[in-house]
Amino acid sequence: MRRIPPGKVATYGQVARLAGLGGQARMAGYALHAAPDEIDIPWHRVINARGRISLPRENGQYDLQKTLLEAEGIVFRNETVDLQRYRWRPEKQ
DNA sequence: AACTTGACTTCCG
DNA sequence: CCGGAAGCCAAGT
Repeated sequence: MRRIPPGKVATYGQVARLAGLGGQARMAGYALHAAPDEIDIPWHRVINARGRISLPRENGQYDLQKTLLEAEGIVFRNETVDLQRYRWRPEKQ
């Protein structure tokens, strides 16, 4: 996840594949949920396959991630990110 | 040891 | 494009 550049996003499934988890997307999410908040990785650049944030709107969790992404220049259209445009392509890095 | 849960994904209507 | 069902697997009950 640390390789995801600012202004780009990756899906849980994508991260899971790169981690050798064979596309077990839930494990990527589970890892982040279990990890401490002060973790040294850009967790906010990971979203779901539909281009939306997978956190509950309650307790400001959702808004925090959305704000962090917008601060990097990512634009939300109707609570959704345009993956065609913002998805990170590891190969081209 | 069986059952439930979940920062998910894909397929179908 | 959206919601529901099925598939997935580690952790917690």
